[in-house]
Amino acid sequence: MVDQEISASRGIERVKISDVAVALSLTKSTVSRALNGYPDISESTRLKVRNAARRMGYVPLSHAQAIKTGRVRSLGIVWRVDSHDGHRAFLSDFLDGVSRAVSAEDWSLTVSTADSDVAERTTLSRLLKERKVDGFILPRTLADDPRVEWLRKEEAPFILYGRVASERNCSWFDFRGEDAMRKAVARLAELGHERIGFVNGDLRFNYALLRRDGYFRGLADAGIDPDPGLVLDGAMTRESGETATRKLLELESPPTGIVFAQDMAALGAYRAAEDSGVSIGRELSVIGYDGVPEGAWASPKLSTFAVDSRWAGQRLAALLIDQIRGGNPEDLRETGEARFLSRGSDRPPETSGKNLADFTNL
Amino acid sequence: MVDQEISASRGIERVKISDVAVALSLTKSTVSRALNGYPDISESTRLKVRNAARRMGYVPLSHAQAIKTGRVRSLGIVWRVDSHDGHRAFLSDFLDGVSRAVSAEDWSLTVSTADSDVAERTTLSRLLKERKVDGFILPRTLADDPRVEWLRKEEAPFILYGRVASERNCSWFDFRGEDAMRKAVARLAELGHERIGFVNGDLRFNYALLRRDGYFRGLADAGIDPDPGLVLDGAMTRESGETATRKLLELESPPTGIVFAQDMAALGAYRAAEDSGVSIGRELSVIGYDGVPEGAWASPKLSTFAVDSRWAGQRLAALLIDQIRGGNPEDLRETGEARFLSRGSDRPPETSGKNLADFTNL
DNA sequence: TCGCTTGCCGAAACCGGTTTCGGAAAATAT
DNA sequence: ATATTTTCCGAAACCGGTTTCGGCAAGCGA
Repeated sequence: MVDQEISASRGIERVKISDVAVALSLTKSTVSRALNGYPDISESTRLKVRNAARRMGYVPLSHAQAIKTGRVRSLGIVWRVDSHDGHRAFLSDFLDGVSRAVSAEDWSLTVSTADSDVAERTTLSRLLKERKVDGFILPRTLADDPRVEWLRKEEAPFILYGRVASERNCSWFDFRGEDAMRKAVARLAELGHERIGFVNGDLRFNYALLRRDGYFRGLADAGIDPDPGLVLDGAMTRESGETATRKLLELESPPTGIVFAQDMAALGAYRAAEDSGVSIGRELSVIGYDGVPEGAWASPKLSTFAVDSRWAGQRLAALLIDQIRGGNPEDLRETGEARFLSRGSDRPPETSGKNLADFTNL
Repeated sequence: MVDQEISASRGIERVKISDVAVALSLTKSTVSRALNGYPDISESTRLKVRNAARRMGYVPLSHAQAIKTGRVRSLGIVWRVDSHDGHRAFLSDFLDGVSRAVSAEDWSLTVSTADSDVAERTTLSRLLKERKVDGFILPRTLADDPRVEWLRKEEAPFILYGRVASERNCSWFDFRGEDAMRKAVARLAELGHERIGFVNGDLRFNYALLRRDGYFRGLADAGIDPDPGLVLDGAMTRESGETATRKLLELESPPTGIVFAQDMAALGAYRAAEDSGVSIGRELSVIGYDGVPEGAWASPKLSTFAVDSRWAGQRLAALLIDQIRGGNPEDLRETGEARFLSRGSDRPPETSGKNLADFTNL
């Protein structure tokens, strides 16, 4: 049979379920049940109905279904635009992932933006009350995220991109950033670094807490005593990464390697290093996290743990749909691994140098 | 009166229109007409109804309305992810703009991605048949765009981000890139440049044709004879911008200034220049177009014509909603101006130099 | 042969709104 | 005072599906 031509025939009268029913001398209730896989329809008529529907180009109106089922087959995302540029680069991939998973189930995706907490709350509320969506994907998870409690109260399904402390009754997908940080430290330690700094993101975000833990665990693994002076936070942009790096380089005994919780901050280190006459790779090793495309255009290229945002979006959508269909949230949790891209910015420390001399002087 | 608490009360029984009607001893038809501004409702009851609805927290289900009105109050965008990274940076701002305009009218935005022409067509068709959206915003307009004819056939409202040759019966928003290119050439000419190159994008896109016209018009304005050897196209990424620049620099008499139709390509020029030992700004002037954030991190900073993607999204959504409400498409066309950011990459040409010597030798 | 499942489908209610139509009451014209 | 229009609202149909319920016919066991 020839494939049905892609056509939506709108102004030209739309084919409705009753048209299919009449064409087959059946009732629309039978057609509906046949199409939706009810068990009280014989296999033969089910086949007839399916074929006729396809041949006639029948596609149910999602909102007409929704009126009875209560489901619009749509997921919602409220994207925060007030923050740093850091995650903007991922938006395209992330949405692509969500869109793929959603389309595979014949669902759709509703996107909105917000530039503040109240705006986000208002938008979530509106989408929910108008019933434009059946559930939400929540990016940018906070350590203690008020959205969780609120949506729970509203009995609205949701899934986190990230994890939360209060683990009760919610699902998530996340990359194990703590593992990456741990490995980053291990990597630098193996290369011979002993003073390893850490520039973290904003501690209100849960990932920052996790990554910090990973950093300290990495130090412990390598048998290095942690130095609180080598740990900074709140750097999620080039600018803040630059100033953080500058501070570390101005220490009496500066680090020879720095692990960054975010690539954008790590890229800021390049300018700080340049200004201080320190060369990245030779005199200062840097490892980032995220895998932003700009990292490949820095020189030397930024070694980093790359995150697959497309995959994240895909899993989040799939898990959320499962949940909306009745799955138990606590069974719908997944994590992924960030992939290390070894490029030019991490190398063994220079042994002959000012630092060593300084140490002897003490 | 205290503001209504933001709450969507779902599991807890939702307030429906009949609840409001009963509470006021009216019928739901009266409530509906009062809320929707029908003229056959007295001002006093209209007020009573409006207040009661707000007090009780009544919000109509969009899909329940849609079943009779045929409108879901939603716009659709299919975002292409198969192409260059160039426009990814704008996605966040662009969606923000659309989202703002859409939310202002209590509409919503449905986003999907596609990685090929057929995937895009399939998605458009599905969204239309299921009636998930009332109309489409079409980014990435081609000079001869098949989507236009198809959507016209389907009688689906749409608006272009960009313009098309066949102007019949369609609306758009676009930035006047041709004006920017013209000004860019004028700018370089004023600075004293006489050999001005042009690196264009893919000529299948309509903006590339327009910008090329702008370039030539700029040359004509300045009284410079166009040299076909100085014009290249198909460069929309750093890599392709780099190779294009290399080609121009390898000419017998290379240009002293290059206008790029896209920032990403212009940024590629930086590496080509570095490799050739040419310094951007001093020996080679560069002007871009788009205003990508990376331009501010190049050294010298890239002079460019910045586009306000948020504004574009905002206008596109507003114009499309107007059209869906019955506005004449041909009245719904707007253009905007790209804003010139004068930074370090465009300067007067070096007068004393190898080029001049070469010329004397001929 | 009769009663009892089982398989399969039709009839009709239902979802939550919108819109048409008609009529009572009030206002205005005659 | 009566006829005629306006004003305003109720009743009911309607949108396009889904889901419940009931019943006919075939199959089965006794």
